[in-house]
Amino acid sequence: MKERLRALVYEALERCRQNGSLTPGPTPTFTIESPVNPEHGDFAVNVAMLLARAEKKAPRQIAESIVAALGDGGGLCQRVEIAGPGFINVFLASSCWYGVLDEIHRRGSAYGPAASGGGAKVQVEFVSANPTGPLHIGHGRGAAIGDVLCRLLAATGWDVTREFYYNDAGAQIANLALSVQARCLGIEPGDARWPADGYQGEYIKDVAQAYLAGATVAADDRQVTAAADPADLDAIRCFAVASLRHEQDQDLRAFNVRFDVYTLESSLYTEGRVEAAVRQLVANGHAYEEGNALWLRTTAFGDDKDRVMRKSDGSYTYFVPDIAYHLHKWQRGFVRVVNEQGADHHSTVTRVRAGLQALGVGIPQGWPEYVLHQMVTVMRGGEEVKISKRAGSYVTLRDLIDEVGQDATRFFFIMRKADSQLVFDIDLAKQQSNDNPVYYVQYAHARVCSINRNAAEAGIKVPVVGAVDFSRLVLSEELALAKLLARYPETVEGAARSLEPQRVTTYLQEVAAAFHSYYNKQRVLVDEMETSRARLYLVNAVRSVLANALGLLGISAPEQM
RNA sequence: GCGCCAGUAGCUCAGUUGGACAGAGCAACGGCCUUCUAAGCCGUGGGUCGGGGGUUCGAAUCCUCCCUGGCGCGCCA
Repeated sequence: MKERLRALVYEALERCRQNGSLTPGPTPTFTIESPVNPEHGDFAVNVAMLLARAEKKAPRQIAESIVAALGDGGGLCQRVEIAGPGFINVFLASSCWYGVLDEIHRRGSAYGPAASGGGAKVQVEFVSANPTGPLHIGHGRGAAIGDVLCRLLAATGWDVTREFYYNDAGAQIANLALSVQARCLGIEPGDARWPADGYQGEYIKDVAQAYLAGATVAADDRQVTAAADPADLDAIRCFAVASLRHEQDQDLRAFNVRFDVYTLESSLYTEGRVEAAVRQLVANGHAYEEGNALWLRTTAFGDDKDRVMRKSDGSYTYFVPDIAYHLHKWQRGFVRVVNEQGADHHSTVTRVRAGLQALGVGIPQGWPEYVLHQMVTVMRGGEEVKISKRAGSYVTLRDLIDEVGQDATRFFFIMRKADSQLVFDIDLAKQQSNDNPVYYVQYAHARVCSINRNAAEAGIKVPVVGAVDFSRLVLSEELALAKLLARYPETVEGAARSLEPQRVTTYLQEVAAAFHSYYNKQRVLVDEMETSRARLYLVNAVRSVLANALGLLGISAPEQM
């Protein structure tokens, strides 16, 4: 609808230039928006104000020329007004809006955004937690945001690869192995022989027991059987990593999040990618030796200080495999890469991009893209729950899903933009009250289903496309609902383009509110058959959009509650 | 000290590539169930959009300087 109008405005501008009411020149990129105030029409075009400077004329004067050239837009526009500083307000015939209902019914679950991605390859890397413990609430936020980003990109026509990257070899993993070994030997935290900075959580004890019992665990794409030998630190490490990855997989499955590819940091070494990247950086003249270490001149690419690549002990710092990993992503053909991670890692953004620029292989400057989510503060019993991973005291994602439910947990995590800090009040979320906006939205869906059941009982079917008399829909609330439903595709497109899932939850709440209000004001099933059928058609379009949007977020759309 | 992110109603937060009088939920107060689910609806009160400058026809939105909070500033990841 909006795009049709845009084309009409372009044609009008062209006619203005031909008849001399506008001087020849480039057309600025103008906006067409849906005003909040219905008095401002269905669409507001700001092109006249943008042209004012170049034309050296008053915006309203320019608007008059454009409106004259626009005419009635081939029957699309019922009325066109010039208002305020020079807005062109377009009022469409209500029949245009009710046509949206036909489109929704015709396309069903396919009603939504256009496939603007054109099938191009995009990779979304998210969660990427190290296998040293269960996923906590912060990972949950990353999982929810990352998963929905994938869904949004897929819905807009991108070929999405979901990827999980984890460190299976560094110092933290060595620490993990030592902790499990200590538990195998019956050593407890506090004991003199307990490893410094060991992981103290109860789950370490479970891993140790399984290891001693010779258990087999499956994680990602491999299986590991425990050697059961407390002296074999290497075997313990392999088993512990697999066990914790297995646990994380279970948590993610419970959250309805899946991945296509798992990449291990160790593979970057065994495949020679780290060495190759370093060689390239040295060859390009961006590295230098100092203090027995190898440095990368990241300051040449916007960093505030140079960074060590190879430590004096010969091992690499963490961001070197990161660069090698991203080079590999580039080589795998991803035109876009989106990394979703916690904002506490934001300093890696500059480093990774600097390293990729230094490689000189033609990677664009803003590649990869980052979505960084701010911290999650957990409240329980009115107090902040302090997170200490080593001590094992934190709220796990699994606890949260068990207590709050998958749907509400998801909705809470994506309801707010990633940039904002999030206070997750567990007590509040646990009360399955209407404080949980997800119920509000789901209830709207269930209510339509309930109407459908009553209609079926009365022998009224939901009408098929073309069999509805739209003139029965005379209420302003009905027209408003149709207009709101028409905005669904562009809402999803905007959310995908800006990588902002919260736009969809905001929209869902708007649709649910409009529906609940309508429901309370007006009965759908009335004595008048044709009116009942028209309203049934309308509310089922609402149901369809609610179901599509909830599905896009990975949230269920229950038929009754 | 430097960098990144935030600061919008009592609380938690939206605010669509700058757009027309700033919105929602919760909390407070007052109404609505013999009719499709009251997990709902209607109404009232409540805001110098942290503060000062600037750009613009127009700023919560962009620039700049302050203030406050979070995070990061390692040869940890």
